[in-house]
Amino acid sequence: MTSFLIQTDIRNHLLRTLCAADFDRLRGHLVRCSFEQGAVLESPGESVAAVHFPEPGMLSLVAHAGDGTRAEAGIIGPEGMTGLALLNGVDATPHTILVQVPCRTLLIEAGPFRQALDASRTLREHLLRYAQVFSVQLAQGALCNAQFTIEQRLARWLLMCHDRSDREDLPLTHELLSQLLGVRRAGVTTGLRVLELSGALKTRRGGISIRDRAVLRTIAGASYGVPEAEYARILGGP
Amino acid sequence: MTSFLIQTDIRNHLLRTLCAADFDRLRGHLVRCSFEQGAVLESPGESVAAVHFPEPGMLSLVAHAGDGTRAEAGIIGPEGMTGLALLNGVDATPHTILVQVPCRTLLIEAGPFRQALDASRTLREHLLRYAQVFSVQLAQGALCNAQFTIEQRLARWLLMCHDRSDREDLPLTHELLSQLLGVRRAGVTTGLRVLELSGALKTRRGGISIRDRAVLRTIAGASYGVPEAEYARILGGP
DNA sequence: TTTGTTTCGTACGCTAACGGACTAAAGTGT
DNA sequence: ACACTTTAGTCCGTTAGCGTACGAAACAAA
Repeated sequence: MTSFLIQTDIRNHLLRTLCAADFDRLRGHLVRCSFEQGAVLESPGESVAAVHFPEPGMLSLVAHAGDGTRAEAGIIGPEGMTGLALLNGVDATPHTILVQVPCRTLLIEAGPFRQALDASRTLREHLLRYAQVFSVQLAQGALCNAQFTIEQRLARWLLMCHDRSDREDLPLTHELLSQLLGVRRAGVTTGLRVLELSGALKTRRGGISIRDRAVLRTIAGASYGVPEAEYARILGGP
Repeated sequence: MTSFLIQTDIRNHLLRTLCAADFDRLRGHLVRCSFEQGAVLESPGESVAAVHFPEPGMLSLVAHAGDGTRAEAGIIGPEGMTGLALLNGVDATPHTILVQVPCRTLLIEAGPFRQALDASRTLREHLLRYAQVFSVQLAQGALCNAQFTIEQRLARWLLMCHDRSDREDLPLTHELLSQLLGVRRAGVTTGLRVLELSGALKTRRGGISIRDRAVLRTIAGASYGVPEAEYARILGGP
């Protein structure tokens, strides 16, 4: 199955901003995939079979606590990649990565990925810079969970999700959001009602449409923005 | 100022488990430092001047939110190092790193550190494995802040602190703990009273002595253990 | 000893969020 | 059209944790 990927057509920012030589190194191994909501890309303890570079859409990194307790710790979209463990020379993680907003990805299997990393220092450096930004996102998420209200965290989450999806209508149930934020389903319902009354969004059954990012940012307050600024600083872009 | 560091005398686990060749690469640049509680090793936006490998004691990585909001996101001790941003090819972070339990560290300046990284693939791989474990710790912290009570989070924090210090008596005020956990000072006081009544620890003015780790682990429940297990799996050692 | 400062215990009223549950829609399948 | 399932809105009593504040220790300095 030969693919004729053209770098500038790719909608993943990490891949698009690779230098041509590094992209050529990966090109032959990249396979386009498509995932529905709920698809699982990595599971705790299972070795990471492949790395995904998402195009518009959104993935969650979910942390688990030994008992069933779980919550989202990080968000990945077209600005990033999965499989950072491989980049760090580790074969598995205690996390789950799952698809929240359906998306296509460009997949490369672990073997060729490692080979490409070995072969190119600039590739390593490029991807490690993203790993750094992602760790800032994780730290910021810890801060938000400790200090911000459900409403603020909802606003933050929706902004981050909207940043990564190209749809206006995000297919998200209250139940799903409650699991990600680690709060009650009813808490999401009432939180969303406030956001809707403020004009930030419209809710449908099973879906949310962002209407006014400015209002969302006001509500999110300082919970939003730090990792985004760091991404812009380190990995550039518009 | 010549130093005669002997690898097996060093009480930082990352340095002690380096292969001899990599240690030799660093040896000439390592400088022993000593820090009091409250010392600041990194500040937001300032470029990271040096990397520290702590010996027994404890450092906090503190995340900031643009308004003054702040909370601890990660803990670093003799199992790890500061300056992971440098490892990832980035010169500064939006975080603060500060000393919570006085400790000595082995410092290496950014320049020589980068040179050593360039020169040795095994050194890079060794330190990157720690970066991976640290990101697991960040994710787990986010989960805990979302889902566990002050009491459980206190127990978790004290266990992690005790893991890294060799003292029985930790010099910690309630005020300090409240800032790190992002809760009220009075909340820490009442939480600690419960832990003390359960026999897990003794409190003094300005200090806490761990007395029964088993009790602490029971109280901490599933909030403690995931990053620790991952560290053991990836970086070995008892 | 006296004075001032830090740290800690505690208390009161309040709010955010919880657990649980029930109902009402909106959609699905037959 | 029908029953069935999923999703969402709402309500009630309860709890964890908040903001604030005041007083009592423990300690430090004069």
